[in-house]
Amino acid sequence: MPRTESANQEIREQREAQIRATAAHLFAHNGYVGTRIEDIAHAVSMSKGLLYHYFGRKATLYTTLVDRASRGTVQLFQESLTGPGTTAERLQRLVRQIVEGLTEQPDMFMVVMQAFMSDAVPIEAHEKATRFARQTQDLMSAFIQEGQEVNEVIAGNPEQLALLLGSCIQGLAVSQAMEGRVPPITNTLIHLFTRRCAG
Amino acid sequence: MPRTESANQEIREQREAQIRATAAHLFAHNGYVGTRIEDIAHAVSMSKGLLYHYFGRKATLYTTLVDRASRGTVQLFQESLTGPGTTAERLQRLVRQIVEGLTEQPDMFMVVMQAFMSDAVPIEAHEKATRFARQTQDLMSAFIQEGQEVNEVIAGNPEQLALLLGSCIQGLAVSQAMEGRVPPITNTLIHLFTRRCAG
Amino acid sequence: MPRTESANQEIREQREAQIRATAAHLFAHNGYVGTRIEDIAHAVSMSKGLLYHYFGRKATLYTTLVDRASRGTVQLFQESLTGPGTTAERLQRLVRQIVEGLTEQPDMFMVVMQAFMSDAVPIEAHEKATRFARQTQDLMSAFIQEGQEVNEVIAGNPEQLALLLGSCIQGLAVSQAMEGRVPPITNTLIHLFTRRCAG
Amino acid sequence: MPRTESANQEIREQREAQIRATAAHLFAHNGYVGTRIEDIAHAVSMSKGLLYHYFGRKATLYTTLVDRASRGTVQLFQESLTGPGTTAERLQRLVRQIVEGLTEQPDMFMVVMQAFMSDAVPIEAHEKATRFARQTQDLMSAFIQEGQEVNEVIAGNPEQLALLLGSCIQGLAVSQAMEGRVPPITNTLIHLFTRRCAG
DNA sequence: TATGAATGAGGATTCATTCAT
DNA sequence: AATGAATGAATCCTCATTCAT
Repeated sequence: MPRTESANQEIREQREAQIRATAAHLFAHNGYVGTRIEDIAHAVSMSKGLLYHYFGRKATLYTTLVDRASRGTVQLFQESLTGPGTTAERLQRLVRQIVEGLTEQPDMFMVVMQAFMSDAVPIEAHEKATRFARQTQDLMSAFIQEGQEVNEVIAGNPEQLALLLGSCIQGLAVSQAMEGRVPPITNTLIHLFTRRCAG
Repeated sequence: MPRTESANQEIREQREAQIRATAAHLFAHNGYVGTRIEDIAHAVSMSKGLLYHYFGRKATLYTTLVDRASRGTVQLFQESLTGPGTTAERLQRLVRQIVEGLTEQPDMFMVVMQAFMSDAVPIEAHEKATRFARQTQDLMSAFIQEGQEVNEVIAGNPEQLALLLGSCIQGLAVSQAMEGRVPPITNTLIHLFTRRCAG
Repeated sequence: MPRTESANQEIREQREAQIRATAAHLFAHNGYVGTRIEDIAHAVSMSKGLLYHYFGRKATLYTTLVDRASRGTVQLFQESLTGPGTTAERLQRLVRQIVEGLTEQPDMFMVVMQAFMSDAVPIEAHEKATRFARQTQDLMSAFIQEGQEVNEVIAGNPEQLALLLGSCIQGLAVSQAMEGRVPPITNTLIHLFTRRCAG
Repeated sequence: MPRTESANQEIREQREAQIRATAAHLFAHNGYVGTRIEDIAHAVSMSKGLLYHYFGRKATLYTTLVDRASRGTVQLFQESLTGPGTTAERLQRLVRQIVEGLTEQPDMFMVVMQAFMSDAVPIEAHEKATRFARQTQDLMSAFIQEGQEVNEVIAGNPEQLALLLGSCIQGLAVSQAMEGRVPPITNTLIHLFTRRCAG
């Protein structure tokens, strides 16, 4: 008796998820060009042929990762923007959620960063990452401005502050990915951008 | 009649400098594996063969860049630590110098970052970059602690603050390298880590 | 559906044998450095890539050949030493077997000789060949001494006689490999080292 | 005051001799393809450019060596053939002279051997070596036959005996070149081919 | 769905040879 | 005569991708 349609579907999804996770890890550590299809196949205990069955090409696999990571983070932003609470509360929640996500899946962050920073990746991935960077930078900037208006965020050019905050987050992702741990730094990070003196 | 010793010496030095600058740029944008020797040779308008005449192998060229950039930055740290002025003044000066350097040579920064973050680089380069990261992190941490003791730097775990400050600097390097410009952000950056309220 | 395990195994073994034979021939005639992987690939009608699939590197392929040839000949020696018959009979049998083998596979002999004589071969191959040369020289020497003790072999320093006998054999291998034929010389050769006068 | 014409000439000849000796050594040990012009230049403490001044191309240098070595040996043969003494005496003298030469300049012998055995050498060198091999084989063969006629040389097919004797000589050259020494084997060697029993 | 044999274009490296000085 | 900078063709080796089974 053949497996049911849905059982097959489920297996397939599990496999894909496994491939994505493994590929993200390898890409994160070795870069796009430095990661071989064979490495990925070996890491998921599967033949090259089968891997190709799931992801037609290396570029597709990579771009998919960038896409998913980007979407996930952007969604966090959007939820924070429209969610409940004061501006400061929502900004804090956002930062917390990002740091949390980054702690659990640093590889995905690394891949996006890398796709942004490198020209030696599939062009589509690079463009996606660039759009993502701009988008989050803008959203963060708006967020900060809003926070400044209610006196909850430190003074300064919002775009510049957003750049710095974004840099801090990326730095944490690198720490997590490279050294396997990030200190429980979120409070310090938030504190850094929070208005501390009565004004 | 052969060229004089010094004439050859001069040719060598010019060529090497030219190669280093160009290679740094390409490595910064395409990564170690993604940069082809042929690209570098073409960019400096010389044959592959000649490039190999100067740097026996791709790995050597790359590692040399990491080494030079690391040394340069470490030296800035050391000068700042032992230089004149209050802690805050010296820390500020350090940050300014780094940002200045990074504005002028973002590629070198990128290469070190990349060598730190990637496993797909010559192992020697990776190790150098890792040592560099630890070293600057420690120096910065000590610096911050010193600043805190004289109430000139924001409160918080010095190591964590150093990590964040370092991340900000890296973020600026990325901005400069990728978008070709960094906003005049140094003051904001310094402000972020400076104690702002009487207390 | 993938090929069965054994089908793959069979393909592998056939291919490997095919590669070894062809490679031996080319190496024998052009030397290690003078033989291009592409030549071998072309001669066995397969792509370079596939050749590398089977033998990771040129050096491995070469060293494998040296190893096999050495082992084969050493085994002949050992069988002769422990086999039945008088000393003279066994020595004669050994020489006959070697010459026979050399007539059928002169290339293998040439490769070992070459690996012994040249420094421009993989070091492992050179060392194997050197060990082989010493080993067979010693075995032959002992054999000759034994033959002298029962008055069946010509008088003289056994080591020197072994060297000369070995040289003759090598000379035959060269003849066979270069000119494609060796005269039916075995009897003459044996006669040369056999005691001919009543003593 | 410029050097005199003849002084220049002398320097030139010395240099050339030095180059030949060094090149012979390197070619003998590393083969034609495995020896780099730069290696030779370095070994004679001279720039590549200057080396090219003396020998226009690698092939020329190599072929010159083969040529000189061949001629030298052929000359020995001819002198022996026409010299004084009985056949046995002249044959012995020839063998002694060859072994003597081979002891002093094993590299030259190796180069000729190699040029004969390998197809990966300049075609001219290969052809010269092949002609040389044939020529000496024939001369030796005739010599042996002559010796047999006066009952001074062992019985057997002269060509085959010549092949064996030649092989022995080559084997000695290899010993000398590879291990730096040949045992004082000449008597044994001569004894091998000499008629020993009254009859 | 699953495997790994097979291909070939691409990239690192070497080296004979030339040439300006 | 002397040097070593400069070139580029040749060669090793890798790896994404395809395909027969």
